[in-house]
Amino acid sequence: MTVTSVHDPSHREALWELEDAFERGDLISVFGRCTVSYEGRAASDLGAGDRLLVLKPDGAALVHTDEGRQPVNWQPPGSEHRAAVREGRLRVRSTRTNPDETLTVRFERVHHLSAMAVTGGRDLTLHGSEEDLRTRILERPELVEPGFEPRETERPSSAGPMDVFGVDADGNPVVVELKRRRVGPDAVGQLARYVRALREELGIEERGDDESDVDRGDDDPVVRGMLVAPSVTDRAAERLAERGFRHVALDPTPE
Amino acid sequence: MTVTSVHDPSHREALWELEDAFERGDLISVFGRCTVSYEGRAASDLGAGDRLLVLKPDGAALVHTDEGRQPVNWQPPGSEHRAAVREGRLRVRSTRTNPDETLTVRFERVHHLSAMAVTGGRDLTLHGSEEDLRTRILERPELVEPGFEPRETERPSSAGPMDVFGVDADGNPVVVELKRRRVGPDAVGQLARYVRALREELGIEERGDDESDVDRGDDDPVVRGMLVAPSVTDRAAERLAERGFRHVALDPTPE
DNA sequence: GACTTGATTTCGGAG
DNA sequence: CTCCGAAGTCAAGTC
Repeated sequence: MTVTSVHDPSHREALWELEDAFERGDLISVFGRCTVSYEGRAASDLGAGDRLLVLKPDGAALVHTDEGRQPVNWQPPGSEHRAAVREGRLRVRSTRTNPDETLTVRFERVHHLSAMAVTGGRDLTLHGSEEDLRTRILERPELVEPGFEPRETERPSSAGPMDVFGVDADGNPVVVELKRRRVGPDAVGQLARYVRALREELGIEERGDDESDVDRGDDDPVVRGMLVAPSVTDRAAERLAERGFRHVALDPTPE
Repeated sequence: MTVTSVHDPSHREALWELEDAFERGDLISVFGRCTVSYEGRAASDLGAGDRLLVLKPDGAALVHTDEGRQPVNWQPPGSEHRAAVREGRLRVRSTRTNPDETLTVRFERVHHLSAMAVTGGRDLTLHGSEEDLRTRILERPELVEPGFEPRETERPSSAGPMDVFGVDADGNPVVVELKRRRVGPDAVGQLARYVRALREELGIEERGDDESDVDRGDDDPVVRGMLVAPSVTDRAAERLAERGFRHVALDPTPE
């Protein structure tokens, strides 16, 4: 049998089942009325209520209420689960170090406990990430701009690795920042850092697309910044304009 | 009875229990062997394996494996759950709009299903947030700097609201950016935007703490930037130095 | 280990 | 609704 479950167990019974499940490395689900306290990077307390406690064999612990995608309290993987009966309640405690953190769940009543041995099938294939966007423009650089030629991905710089580095039709260096979804002002700042770093590295000047070439020789290269994303917020557009950067509307996957 | 549970149900039985639980607004836990597919902001597929499906009455759906704090697949709150038996499998589907997203879980076998009516106790009290850090420096401004005087929190600017605005002992305007934990370069960029916005607003010059006052009258105000955080990364420290900003080491809660 | 950045981030608040 | 920034963010890759 791969699944065990107990309905309305005594604390003592629940404790036995928990310890067996810990031993077997089961994925555990506990329904019950409990209080929750956490102390570590921050500290929190949660009064009595009905909740779902999920305990994973990798040390993760999740306390879920009836609302929200996020657990109301949790402990990250790598923690150690222990259970005991204290002061008439079933106490489940998950602790980890670095940083030191403790999550304590005290059940005044356990409504239901079930545990399952879990095997295989953890490999998720995801499409539509920033990685996919990069693949797309590397395969079809003209989507960024006619004549654009990618030269390097994850090109190192003093400001960190830039998503895509390349040159435009005139041979000017181009820094491309990729975002899989609509972007705010922070992405422009990030792009600006890369452009600035590259400009300093090459010892040449930054230039906006709209800047005149009057005072500049045709063979004088400039560093351009391009933000490739489905769309940008108004404030991001402002900051793009300030810097003279260009936005290219592109989705990670077409349609 | 607030909890129902069925062990090794037929798909038909599981379907009845699910529909009843949806009706009651229960918090639901399903153990079983399933495949999962998602399509919406991105797209993903997950092969057969034993997993835990959590369904919440607010529309949230979570698929958990035996590893990780994050669900391997999910649907945010606001979705609608539906169940059916199709092609010999129990199909649970959660859909939402704006954006259009669908999560489909197909069980070839349901090991266990339990559901609980959840009541009350959703108010979490958390300590050690950025809010707490702000409270702390408002109560004891000298922790930021002797003579520092907070004037406004969430002060609006063209770059958005700044955490704390005040003046130093010399009457210079000070922009304070708060972070509850160790910060990277992005926080310095954020602070720089606020300082720049305020400088433009006031029509005066920015100045670093280390800059000489030789060429400047004593009554000439400058806008200073302060980053209050437990610590900063090396690259963040560099960017602070470039801008002439100061770092103040401070935790959201002492000890 | 620390550091940096992406994420189907989620979440809350303000406009 | 959109926009913006925090989060006990988490998680992955690099150094």
